[in-house]
Amino acid sequence: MTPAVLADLVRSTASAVLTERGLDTAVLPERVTVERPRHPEHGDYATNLALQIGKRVGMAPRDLAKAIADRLAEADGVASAEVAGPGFLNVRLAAAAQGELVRRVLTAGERYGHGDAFAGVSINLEFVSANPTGPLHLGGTRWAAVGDVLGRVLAAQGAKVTREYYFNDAGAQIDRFVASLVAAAKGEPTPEDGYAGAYIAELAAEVLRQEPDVLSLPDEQRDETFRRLGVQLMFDEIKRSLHEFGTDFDVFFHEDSLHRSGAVAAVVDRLKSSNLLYHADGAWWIRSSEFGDDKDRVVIKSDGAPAYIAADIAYLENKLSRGFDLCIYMLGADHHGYVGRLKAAASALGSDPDVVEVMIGQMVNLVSGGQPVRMSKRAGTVVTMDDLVGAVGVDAARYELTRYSVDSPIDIDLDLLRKHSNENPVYYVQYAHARLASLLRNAAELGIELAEHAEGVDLGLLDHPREGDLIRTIGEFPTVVRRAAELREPHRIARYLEELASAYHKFYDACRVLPQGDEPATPLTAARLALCAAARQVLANGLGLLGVSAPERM
RNA sequence: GCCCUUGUAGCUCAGUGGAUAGAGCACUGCCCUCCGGAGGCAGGUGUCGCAGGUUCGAAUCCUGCCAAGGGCGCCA
Repeated sequence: MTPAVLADLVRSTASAVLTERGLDTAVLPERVTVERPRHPEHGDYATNLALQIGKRVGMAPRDLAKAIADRLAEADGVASAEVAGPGFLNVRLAAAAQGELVRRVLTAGERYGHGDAFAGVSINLEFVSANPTGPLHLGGTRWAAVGDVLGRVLAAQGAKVTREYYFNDAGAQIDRFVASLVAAAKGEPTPEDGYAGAYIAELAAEVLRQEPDVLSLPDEQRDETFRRLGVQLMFDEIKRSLHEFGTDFDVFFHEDSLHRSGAVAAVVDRLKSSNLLYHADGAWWIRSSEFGDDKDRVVIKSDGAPAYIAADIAYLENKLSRGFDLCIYMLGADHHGYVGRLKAAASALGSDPDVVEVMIGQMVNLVSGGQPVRMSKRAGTVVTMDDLVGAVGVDAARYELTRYSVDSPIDIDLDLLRKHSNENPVYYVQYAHARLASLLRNAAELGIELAEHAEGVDLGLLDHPREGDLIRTIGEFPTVVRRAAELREPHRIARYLEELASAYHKFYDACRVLPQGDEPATPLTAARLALCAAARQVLANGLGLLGVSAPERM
């Protein structure tokens, strides 16, 4: 029996009790919450339903709980149901009913944990979107990991997810990038406000290699060549890093294309007649202050040039025209001021501001010896995605960056990570998987075959407390995935996997699976082997959602 | 000044109305002649930043205060 099935059973039982007494069943929540109590004495599962609705139907919570418990205890698969404390209802499942979950996992396979909470919902998920003026640094790396996992989680819940990266390849920062390349190619010092990393010199050299005569071109053509090739090379570099990091996008959208196509000018012209844009001081403003922004923002500057936000509006219009139900933006905390602007843009475009959802994540800081180190391109203290991956590998990097809430700032000490990379909890989880894989290999060598979907296996034999804990932990996975999607909190996956790995290690320590010496395989062997196969499947599914490998050996 | 986020064990962090607040790291001591010891067991650490409020019940919700980080450009 799954927690969801039990929840439905509790609900229908409560409904029958209320009806019997002529009480209103409308007070029942749509989804009854059934949770795993902290203490084993409180049963396998507990619900506070009677506490929630007792007063509203005029019954003492304990009396109501008692009435539900008495009836629930008679139900198939329920071993006992009792009232505790102020009105909690503690339930124990029959081992056979609980063990069925193992079969369910084995039958569902890779799809165990998938759900339909977002079935039919089309979501645009924009993340990273770092300027193409340099390699991805640690901040962008965090969003690459978190965004990718969120995308996988939403997709697992049935959403149609389009992962998108917005290249800001227009505007002043690109001009500075180009000027920096030109200076480097000419062997001149980096201009004021330019970019100074070693990668600039390398890019400049590559441009010179491809276009040896570029420096003798007229300035405008020369700059255009550096712009075209330099930006392209940087794009390729960023895409390569992301791909090696296990993060791929469906769409790389170029800001430049919005200007070239006239989309920016067109949408601004159209909006000038709406009441969300107004003319003042020679410029056009958007009333973003009505959507939580500090003040209104300039869309068209008094010199007639579009401000940055103008392209944002055109970009959102483009997204909306592609029919997304929801547009999620993942931004760093230093961009939280965007929230109001983007919502204002959605409203100006005639959409519900709620189609725009902005996730704000805290920063990634570099520390060394406990002291914060400011990343500076000029000082050469920028740590890139490639640096991090080079130090600890993709699995550890992704895991480290996704096991924390995005609301929590992350401090990264590269030296410490290198030195203590084995302390990363990812190894704890991966080890559990490798250990299971090894066990299943050993079983096969002993000639013990697990029947497909554990057919004919008596799963009711799994009545050891550690077995029960492991089964119930496995049973939580679908809820965890759903919650991670609904709350946009991918870190729940990693935290859950640590719990699952722990439950497995504890089970392994207490319960011998394979026969020893010349002992024959027993029905219990088969049942435990099935449980192991299910645990391995869930670990693999969870690691898959994180984009982290599930090793057979390590 | 205004806005956003955060404040939980020595450290890093989980825990968005439930029962005695958890995990990893760090410290101490145990546990395999046989399934992977990258594991398990045991030991103790808390004014959940502070003060009020809401209710059967608050780390969780509301208000105020304190502290930290970030943001408040006709830059992008």
